[in-house]
Amino acid sequence: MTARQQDVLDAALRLLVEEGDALTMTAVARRASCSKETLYKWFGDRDGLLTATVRWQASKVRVEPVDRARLNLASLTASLEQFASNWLTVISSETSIALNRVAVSHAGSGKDDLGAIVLENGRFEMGRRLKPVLEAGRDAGLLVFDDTEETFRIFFGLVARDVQIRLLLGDRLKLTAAAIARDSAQATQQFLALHGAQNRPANNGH
Amino acid sequence: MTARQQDVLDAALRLLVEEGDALTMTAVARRASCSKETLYKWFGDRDGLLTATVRWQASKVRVEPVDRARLNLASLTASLEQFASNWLTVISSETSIALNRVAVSHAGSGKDDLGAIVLENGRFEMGRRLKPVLEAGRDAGLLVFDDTEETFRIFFGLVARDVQIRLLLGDRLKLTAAAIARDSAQATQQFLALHGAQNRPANNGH
DNA sequence: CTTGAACCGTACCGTACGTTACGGTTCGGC
DNA sequence: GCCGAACCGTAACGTACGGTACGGTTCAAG
Repeated sequence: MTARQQDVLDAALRLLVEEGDALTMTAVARRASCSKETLYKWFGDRDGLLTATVRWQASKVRVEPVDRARLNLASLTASLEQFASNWLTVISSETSIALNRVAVSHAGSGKDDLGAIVLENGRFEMGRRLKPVLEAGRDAGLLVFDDTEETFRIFFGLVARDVQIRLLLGDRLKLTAAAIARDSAQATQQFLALHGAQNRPANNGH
Repeated sequence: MTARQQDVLDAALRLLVEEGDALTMTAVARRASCSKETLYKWFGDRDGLLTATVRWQASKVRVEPVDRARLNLASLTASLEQFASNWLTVISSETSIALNRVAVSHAGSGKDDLGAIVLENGRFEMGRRLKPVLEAGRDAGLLVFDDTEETFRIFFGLVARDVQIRLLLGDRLKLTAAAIARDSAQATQQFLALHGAQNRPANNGH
């Protein structure tokens, strides 16, 4: 993956945000100032280009892991809030919306695995990233739960609620930084109310 | 809307589930045993057909309203669980997945308002349907909350979690009747833990 | 029986776009 | 300076599909 190829994928990405799945190979070539022949040489066909574009965007998203050391209620709360805030910021971005839209479209007629790629780098990656935090919280006696996966899904629901589906369906939902901060804090408090150790040690609704 | 037209839309609906947004007018005409000329006469163009199909499906979904009389904790819990169960059943159906997929696709390039229609008959209709139950619960002293809309969104998040986005992205997620019943009961208990009057009268995370 | 409206089936048209081909240009290696 | 590889720009090809036209059929009204 040369720098030039990355430039081309960046152009494709911008075009994907602007045009959605209606982007044409001609438009990508023009935007990237490259020839269509090169596009086909590098990426095989249109699906290959889209797949490479999605992977390229995924590779750009890098988040620092959360440290497990010196975990107390305050630091756990901060980690959860930060995680929620990051997640809400990502899913409400134009790029994420465009990528999820095209992935959802393609998941219908299974020509490629765009849906699986987005799922793997989105929802599932988030799970892998937060689970250590949850389990560290449990090890520190701050959280009470049995199944890490199920517990993550609860946190996921409290954070995302109806945001993603509404954005994907075109709802004009303005998520300001203040709203994200407030919602993240609220979701974290609700999560702690359900799974925090000090509140209800053995009543999780199971 | 004659019966014949409804038959045509049913054919289009089945084809939409099978083929997704890749369905062609020719395929619809063949499946419905009608001529393309009739399709264009009745529905104007392809977008008109899709819009009519989505509206037709929406018009078929009818749910009995919940009665507000004799509300106690048991009946409120039952109402919430039933609502959650219905909702999960709907969004995990092949029809809903296909319709949401095409609506998400079209929401990208705003040729029509499929996204708005699905949003209006899905997420927003659910809100209008459950809000009376929530407010009746509050009037009966069973629930504690300020903003009905925000409270509905919390319940929505607890119920749906990551289900819809995973299904839309093609994840093979098997929602058995037993799983739906269990998840609905769990979400309801979690919601009551957050907003039930008997548990924590003034700590909703606001 | 006649008539005309509605509709079916199919052939046809125009276009957009994916894909390929090709001549011209740049540029690093020798 | 010469060569070949890589690449640019553009033209061209093939096809799929949205949309239209038209002849044939059904059927109800009178």
